Amino acid sequence: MNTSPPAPLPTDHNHQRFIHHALSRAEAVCERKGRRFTGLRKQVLKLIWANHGPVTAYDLLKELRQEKGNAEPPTVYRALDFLQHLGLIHRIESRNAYIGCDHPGRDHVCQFMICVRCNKTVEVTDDGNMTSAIQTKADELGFQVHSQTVEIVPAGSPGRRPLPHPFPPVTLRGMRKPGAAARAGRFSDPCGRFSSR
Amino acid sequence: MNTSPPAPLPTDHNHQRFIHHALSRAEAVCERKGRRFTGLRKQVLKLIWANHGPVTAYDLLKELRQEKGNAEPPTVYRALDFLQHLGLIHRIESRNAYIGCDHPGRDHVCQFMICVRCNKTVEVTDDGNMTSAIQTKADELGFQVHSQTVEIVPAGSPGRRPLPHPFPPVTLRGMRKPGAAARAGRFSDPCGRFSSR
DNA sequence: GATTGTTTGTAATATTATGACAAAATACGC
DNA sequence: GCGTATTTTGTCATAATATTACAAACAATC
Repeated sequence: MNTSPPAPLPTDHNHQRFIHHALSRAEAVCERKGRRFTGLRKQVLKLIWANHGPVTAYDLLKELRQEKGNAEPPTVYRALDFLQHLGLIHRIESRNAYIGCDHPGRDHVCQFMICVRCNKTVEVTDDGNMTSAIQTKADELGFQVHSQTVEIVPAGSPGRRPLPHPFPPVTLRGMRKPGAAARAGRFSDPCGRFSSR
Repeated sequence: MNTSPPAPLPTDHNHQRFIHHALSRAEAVCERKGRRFTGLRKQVLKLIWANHGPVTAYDLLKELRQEKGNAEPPTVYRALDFLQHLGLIHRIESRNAYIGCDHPGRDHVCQFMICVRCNKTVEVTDDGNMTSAIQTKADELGFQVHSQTVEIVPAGSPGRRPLPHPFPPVTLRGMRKPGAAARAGRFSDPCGRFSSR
């Protein structure tokens, strides 16, 4: 999920600040919930934020090994579980990858837009429409919603695995639709804007 | 994902009819798209429908081996890819499992309600609200939506992996919220209604 | 019926995730 | 502080899921 070179240095100048911020928020959440924010957990969360996009457990494992020499899968998975249960990270199901949560603390539905070209993923801040539509639907069916996940992939998606010949080739153009916001210049190209990866 | 015993016989009496129907629809879709609905592909689709709920690739592999002696993972995965690309099945990301599509043919967003207790999964027929809410959101962001997936898990979900002690234990009660429809008796318990698993 | 493209078979391997149990660290009551 | 219980981490083994690569079989087309 991340690039091969050791650690793609943040092009973003105040990325460090972001990481730091995420860590203190995490600390507060743990405090409030009476859970321990141990060195390991902090380290893993930091690694997650240090990557610009979603990282896989084994990416983290590799990085953890670089930092502390030893580490086995359960170590990573346990930390991930912990962080996920506290709402500090999300798992992107369709990518088997993990990403820091933009606004942990309060319960929330998570919704992602995932770029097929560069894998960059943004957590969408919902204005309530998506959430409530889903909630309404669940209500109708007599379900109490515990967790929702919405993963949206822009056009041109090859799906999980591109099929060879006769299926239409992945079209890289057409990824962005010039919607109102885009036309107004409020959003730049998803790929462009999230750097090369 | 399915039960260990060879093949949980459908409690549903006209299940055979369902399967048959799914197969002819598939045939038609292939016809229309100019793809070959080969014996293998048909066999895999049949196996998917023969199971009452989502099945994993390796469940299918086992069953395929029982039927034809030989089979290796790529065989199954290729068939799954094919069927998925044609919209005949869906992959339930959060479960690594596959399920027949209730209404293939036309492009559609897929949305699932997944019971944590029995894993039974229903594809929700959207009335348009969910879909359009998501679409609107994507428009705002300048994305053209190619595929959406919404996976909703009723309350009491342990998440992917229950954490041991200090996290609140999975509560099996409270899975259903007595919403309007449920109160009106229009829906029975998700677990009860979908048989034992 | 030769050529071409597509599908399937098969072995090897990669990736993602879990189980089980011992050792270490921490919290807690005294 | 000291002993005990609880929680967290380390470690080894293995399970579950998915892909690559290449050869053989098959089907479509000329």
